[in-house]
Amino acid sequence: MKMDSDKATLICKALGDLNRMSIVQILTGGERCACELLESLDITQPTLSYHMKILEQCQLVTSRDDWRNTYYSLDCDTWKSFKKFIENISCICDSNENCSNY
Amino acid sequence: MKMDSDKATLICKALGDLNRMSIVQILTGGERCACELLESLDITQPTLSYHMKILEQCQLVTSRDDWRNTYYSLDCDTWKSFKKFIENISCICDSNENCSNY
DNA sequence: ATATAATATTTAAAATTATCGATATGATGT
DNA sequence: ACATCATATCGATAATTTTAAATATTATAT
Repeated sequence: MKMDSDKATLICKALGDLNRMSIVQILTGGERCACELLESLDITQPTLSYHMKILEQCQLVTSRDDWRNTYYSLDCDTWKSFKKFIENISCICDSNENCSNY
Repeated sequence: MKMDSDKATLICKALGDLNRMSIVQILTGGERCACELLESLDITQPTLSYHMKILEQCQLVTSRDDWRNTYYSLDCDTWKSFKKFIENISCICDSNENCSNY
C-alpha cells in the first residue's frame, strides 16, 4: 500500500466530515452493519450510503455482505499507511528542543 | 491543547485539499513567507491568503509579521495533538495478529 | 506626505458536497 | 413467483467551498 500525498489528502477529506469521522470511530470497535451505523447517526439511509461510498472509495473502509446485511470495517492496511504518512510530517520542533513554537 | 473529535475533523478538512496539504508539507521545512509559498503553488495571492486563513483558523499554522513579510509556520503543539488523535484511532487488527483485514 | 510592496478582504461566480425523497436492486423467505 | 428487508442509486436542491479580480489595509522607504 503506497500512501502518496494525493491519497492522504483524499483520506483527510473523507475524515473532514463529522458524520464520516464518527463512522470511522465506531468502526474502531470492529465491523458494523449499515443498519447499526444508521442508528448511531441521525442521517437518512441514502445519506449513510453516500458517506460509506466515500469512505470505501479512499479505501479507508471495506464492506462484506453477509446474509441480510452489509458489514463495514476499517481497512487496517490503509489506516496503518495513513497513520505513517501523518506521523512522518514532522514539525520543526520535533528535532529542536529549544523551539519557541511549542 | 485538547484535541477533541470536532477539532480533529476541522484539521482533517483543512488537510483535505491539495494546496493546503502542500503548504503544510512545505512548512515542515520551517517557516516560509507568503511570497515563498505563492511561488511554489500555482494559485493567486488572494487564494493563498484564503487557504492560509483556513490553516490558521484550525490552529495548524501560526503567522508572524517580520519587517515586510508575513512568515507562516506549523503550530507544533496542534500538530502534535493531532498526530496523537490519529494515532489513537486504532484498527481492530492492531491488537489481533490473526486479523484477516490486513 | 506620498509611493511602493506585501498581504488581507470583498464580491461574485463556478464547482463541489451533503442531504433527502423516491425508486431500484438484490437477496431471502414463503 | 411474490413479498419483504437491507442497501444502493437517481434526481433535485440547498449549502459550502474554492477561486480570482478588484480593492483595501498596513508597513516601509523616499
